[in-house]
Amino acid sequence: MRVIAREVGVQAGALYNYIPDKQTLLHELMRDHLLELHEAVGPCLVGAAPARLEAFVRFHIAFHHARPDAVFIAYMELRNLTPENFAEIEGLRRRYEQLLAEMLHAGVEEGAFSVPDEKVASMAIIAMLTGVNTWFREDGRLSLGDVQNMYWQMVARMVSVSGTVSS
Amino acid sequence: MRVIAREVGVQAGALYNYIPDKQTLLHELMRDHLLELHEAVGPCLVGAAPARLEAFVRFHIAFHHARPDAVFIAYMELRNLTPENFAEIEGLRRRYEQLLAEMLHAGVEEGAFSVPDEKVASMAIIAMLTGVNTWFREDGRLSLGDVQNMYWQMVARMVSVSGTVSS
DNA sequence: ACGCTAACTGAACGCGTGTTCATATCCAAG
DNA sequence: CTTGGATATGAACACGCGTTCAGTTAGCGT
Repeated sequence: MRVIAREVGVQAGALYNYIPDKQTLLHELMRDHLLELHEAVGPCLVGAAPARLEAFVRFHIAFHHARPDAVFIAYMELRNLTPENFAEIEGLRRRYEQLLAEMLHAGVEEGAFSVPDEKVASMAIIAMLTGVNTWFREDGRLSLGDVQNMYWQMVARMVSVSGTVSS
Repeated sequence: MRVIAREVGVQAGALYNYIPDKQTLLHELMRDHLLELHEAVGPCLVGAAPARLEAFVRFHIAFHHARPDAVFIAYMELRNLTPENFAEIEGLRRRYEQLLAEMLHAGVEEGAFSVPDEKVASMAIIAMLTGVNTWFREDGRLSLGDVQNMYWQMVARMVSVSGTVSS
């Protein structure tokens, strides 16, 4: 709280003219983050399953790379939430995971995808995509575009029907 | 500290007959965890690349599933380490990641694997495997064996030369 | 039985935390 | 010019943390 206050150029007590308490602040930060995520992922949800999946992979990497602080807070402070607040945040995150699971399901029905389990595959993909944030550095060997391409290629192979890799 | 003491059935001060401070305790916990990891992964490093990779996938999932507390601490308390302690832990973790990267490299040279980038692929695979700990529950729909099978299938597809999936 | 050492207690310390509140300051409306 | 409401201050609070230490206890060798 005092760090936030200093960064805003104010004393700690003054923050409480704008937030009831820290719990609410964290909860609203996480909720806003996830609502923005849901809003921004919208355009990725149109078209055939493979195109949707490719858009999703690239989007997820870019979106989370642009918001390292929000991702950090969402990960680190999740356990400090009230049970009710935790439930809401968890629900929003699950809905996001379901978007991917439904995408995989559609791809399987289209005959384009093949996965051992749609839910498990969605968890695996999201974990692997979110993991980019832990190692990718802007000034490294690879550009973000490179990484997006590589991850899309790996995901495509992972879920494609045997032997068909689109690009 | 007081929680640990209570769990051991002792007062907090008594702990300091065994550890100099909390920092050292955390550091030793993490180092022991990673040394055990390196020791246990050994048997996975023999044979042809595909067999090694399969063993590695199954091993990583099982090993981390059996040690949720150690995994949690290694993740959560990493930032509270002294720079020197952090460097040592980070080094051990990087050596583990390199084992996988070298395995992928060998597989590529054998003509069995194809990945966009060995280092990136190793980060992706490890993130996806470690992610199992965040959602898998013993009493859920799937057994750990099921999950191991599914993840091996996904990883195999992800790194296999186009169109060849072993099982 | 005695004494020595190792181990444990219980209280305290300094510090950092989230939060509150009486007081002061500013600025626009009457 | 006065006044009232919004906003900021700075000091204090209660609490939890890691850590220390003088004093107590327990157990073993002689």
